[in-house]
Amino acid sequence: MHLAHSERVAANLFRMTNSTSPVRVRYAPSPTGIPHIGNIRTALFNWLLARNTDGQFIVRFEDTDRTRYDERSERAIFESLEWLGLEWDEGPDKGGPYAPYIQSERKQTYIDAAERLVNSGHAYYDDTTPEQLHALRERQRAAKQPQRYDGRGRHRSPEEIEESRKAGLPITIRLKVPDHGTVSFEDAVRGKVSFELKEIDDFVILKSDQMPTYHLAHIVDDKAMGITHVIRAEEWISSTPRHLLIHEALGIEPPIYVHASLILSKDRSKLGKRHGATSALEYRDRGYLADAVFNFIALLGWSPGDDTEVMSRDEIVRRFSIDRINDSPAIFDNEKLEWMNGVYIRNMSVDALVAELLPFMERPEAEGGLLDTVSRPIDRHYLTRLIPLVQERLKLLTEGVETLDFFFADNVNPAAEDLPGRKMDAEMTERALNAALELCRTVAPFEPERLEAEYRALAEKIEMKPGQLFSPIRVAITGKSFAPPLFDTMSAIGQDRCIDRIENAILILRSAAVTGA
RNA sequence: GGCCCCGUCGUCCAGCGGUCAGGACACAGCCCUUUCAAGGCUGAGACCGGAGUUCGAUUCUCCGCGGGGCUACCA
Repeated sequence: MHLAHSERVAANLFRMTNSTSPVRVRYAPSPTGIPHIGNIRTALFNWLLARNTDGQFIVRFEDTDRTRYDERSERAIFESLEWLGLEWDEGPDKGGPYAPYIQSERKQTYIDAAERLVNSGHAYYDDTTPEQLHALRERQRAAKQPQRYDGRGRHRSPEEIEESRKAGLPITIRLKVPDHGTVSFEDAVRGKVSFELKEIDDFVILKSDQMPTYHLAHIVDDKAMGITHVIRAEEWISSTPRHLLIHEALGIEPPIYVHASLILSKDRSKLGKRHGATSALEYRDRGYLADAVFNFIALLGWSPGDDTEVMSRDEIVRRFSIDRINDSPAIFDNEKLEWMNGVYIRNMSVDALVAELLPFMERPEAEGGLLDTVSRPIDRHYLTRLIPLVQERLKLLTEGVETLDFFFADNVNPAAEDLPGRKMDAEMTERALNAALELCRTVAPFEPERLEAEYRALAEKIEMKPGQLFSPIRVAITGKSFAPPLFDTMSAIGQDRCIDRIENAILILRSAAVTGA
């Protein structure tokens, strides 16, 4: 109680110094597909502003286009947000004071608003058919004219509309847009943006299926839900004048507009399916940590103002501000994300890393997990012992499998040509392995320090460089030419299995000598 | 085509009239080292072009050029 109070005081103080009052922002995806990283960054920016100002973050489904509706995407939207820890205060699943948060369930509100606009003379019914619209555009294109609706519906009488309605023609409602003048607004990241009204035609606000267009619907909802800031991607700039016009016609104040730049793909085109992983969920499945992705995409189009890059969620929330959002597009650089993921992995506690790694390792072999012959569940204590050996070597969680598989496998089958170290022939390699095997049988205790001391002495005794002796042993025991530190590895694998693997390697080497020569 | 947005190393970001133009990823070299990493040091690498404004432009203005977005009864 006492603590909570002082926290609140601190928050208020911060708000004062930051001169920002609580905002209400929303993430309003349309359930037409899996949210990609750009969508998610928009959600993140909204969430960050809400948390920074102690405001509310709302999720709302914009499903007014029922032809493109995709049921699975609703689940994916929630999952993406949950994975990144962008919890919402109000939304389709949890309700809230302005429920419902699904546009298709608010249909009547939009019809009312549109009809109000007709009655106030700001909008009108239009019975132009899609075919007529198409013909109009064709004509305009042929004449090299801009392709715009010509406002013919403005002149239709109520009787004519009624007739068309009875005849079953599709009726829409269009906004009456003045044919001259300018609209402008103050974008929070770009400053003043202006448009000529003559460039804008009378656009549809209510479709013939009685569903609103995005333009009408989001404005009605944002107003009803008390949204203060609209943070969205740059692609919306050109329709913002339409939104301003609707606000004006409705007699309401527009929100503060914040247009963040697009995230581009490696080839400078819009992020899309063919550019590898693009959905947040795919990053999760590819072994990226939510914290790392969170940190990384926050930095795509925003920066704290200095050179700080690796930041905790709290720090990002604390330092976030709209005026540090970038106005130029960013290219998504996977290499840097990978690096950052590695940083996060290295900074994790062993237990946390074990928890993250387990699901990846326990997946079926066919899906990238350990060999199916390794029994599940995986021995958590054993894995915990191994983590310190590989933690600083991992960049992705998925790499845990290939990095640790030989610890779990019954045996290992290196290729004969991989066994010799640098400047070693088969004979020398076999000599090294024989000596190694003999020593392996007697070392006690089978601990890293002891092993290292004994094997270094052995190298000297058989007149090889330590690296020359160690290389074949490493390959014999791990099946790979690069692996965690050898003696820690041997100790973890255990004396018996080490003996088996070295014996096996010697056999492999001999049989290769026979068949090879 | 029209309208709008954007333009600093390959990439992300800092710079907000005077800086040896800074940091990070990636890259190269060296050090460390039993391999691979991690870490340390060093290096290479950018203000799209042209006019203005100014004592002085990466920074302000304009014009080009380049990139992107929009141009639906999709969002």
